[in-house]
Amino acid sequence: MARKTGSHSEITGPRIRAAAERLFARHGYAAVSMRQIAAEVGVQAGALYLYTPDKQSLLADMMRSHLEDLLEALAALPALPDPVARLAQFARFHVGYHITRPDAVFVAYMELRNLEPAHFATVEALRRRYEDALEAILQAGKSAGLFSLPDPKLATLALIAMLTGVTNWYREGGRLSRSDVEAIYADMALKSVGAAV
Amino acid sequence: MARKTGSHSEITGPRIRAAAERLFARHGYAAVSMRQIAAEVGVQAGALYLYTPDKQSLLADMMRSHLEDLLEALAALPALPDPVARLAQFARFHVGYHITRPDAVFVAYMELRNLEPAHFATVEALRRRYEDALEAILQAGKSAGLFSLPDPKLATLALIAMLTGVTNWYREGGRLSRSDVEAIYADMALKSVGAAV
DNA sequence: GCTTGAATTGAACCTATGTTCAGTTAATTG
DNA sequence: CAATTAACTGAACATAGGTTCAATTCAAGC
Repeated sequence: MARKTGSHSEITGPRIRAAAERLFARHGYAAVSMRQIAAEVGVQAGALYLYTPDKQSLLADMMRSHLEDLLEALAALPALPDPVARLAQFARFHVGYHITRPDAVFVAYMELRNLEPAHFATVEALRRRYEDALEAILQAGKSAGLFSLPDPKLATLALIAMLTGVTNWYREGGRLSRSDVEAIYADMALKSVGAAV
Repeated sequence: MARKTGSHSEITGPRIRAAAERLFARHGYAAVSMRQIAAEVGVQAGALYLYTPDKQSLLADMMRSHLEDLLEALAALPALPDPVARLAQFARFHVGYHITRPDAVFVAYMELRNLEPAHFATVEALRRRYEDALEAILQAGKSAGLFSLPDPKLATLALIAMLTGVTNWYREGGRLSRSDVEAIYADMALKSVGAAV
């Protein structure tokens, strides 16, 4: 056997990325073999190398594109003047987005240590841009006297950790709806920085 | 060469566990080889098997003993009647403890997916007990009308995620002292559940 | 329908892995 | 000091890993 009936790079490529994302999220990058990914797609391991130069790039590209998508989606939100409203918007956005792409988020969060230095720098810079967006909101609210927080940098990290934690337990069709979860997290986020709710 | 001068199981054993903890925390369980651990200790790989039946047990024992220590330390805290004070105490304790043992905490948090089912069940049960302690505080505060939170279970997970996040950035000798950090996190925790501060 | 190029196989290569074990040396005991 | 036990080596085994590549089959365009 060689080329398969119906085979097409526009089909196989995305399927490889999807399989890798799911497997990396479940078992971790280092614990997943190229042969496992290939098997999930229904292909031999060698075929993966038509779509990625190596395993490391598969991970790095996945993380980079996820963060780029995240930043793009964040930038697409309507601009709000009030820091309180902006924080509520950010919290809901963050939780909502993370709920819809749990695997990508999980990988981007857990696999930083498996990136080679060059890839790490790229991904870390994107992550920093995202965190800076939140920090800017907190800083604005603090300057306007709307938030009470001793350290905006620490509060940024604390909030992101809290909001990202949703991926640890949320499952579609559970006790709480997505909208419920977004609202509760946003409420906690606002209160945690002393915003009147 | 065979037995080394000055060799002793009471020395080598702990050194192996410490090296494994550090390496697992840095690179992840699956990415660390027995030979790397052995090299860190200054011993051949085969020697590790005098101290652990296999690699998996090394991980499982490390996680279990860490969680047992954590629960023991939690139980040793002075009992407080007021839910608000208890929450503040819990938050400070959690942050403080996590700061002092970042590697153990990191492994216990990140490597759950690399545990075999039997070990997973044990570790998960311990983790559940810890979470339940926090949930009990939130529930008590809610019942007493001191906290405003729609869902204590969700709030538990959100708070733990927020507080545990400290391990992602805190380094000894940084801009903020350990006590500062504990205070800020405790403050955010209290406010996030609507406790008067 | 034939040719060209795209998609994939399958086997191989080399390295690394977890684990075992007979043999060797240091510490300890009597 | 002899004998025993505890600690460790070094080499080996079997398997699995990432990656490469010649050979093969399918799809597309003329």
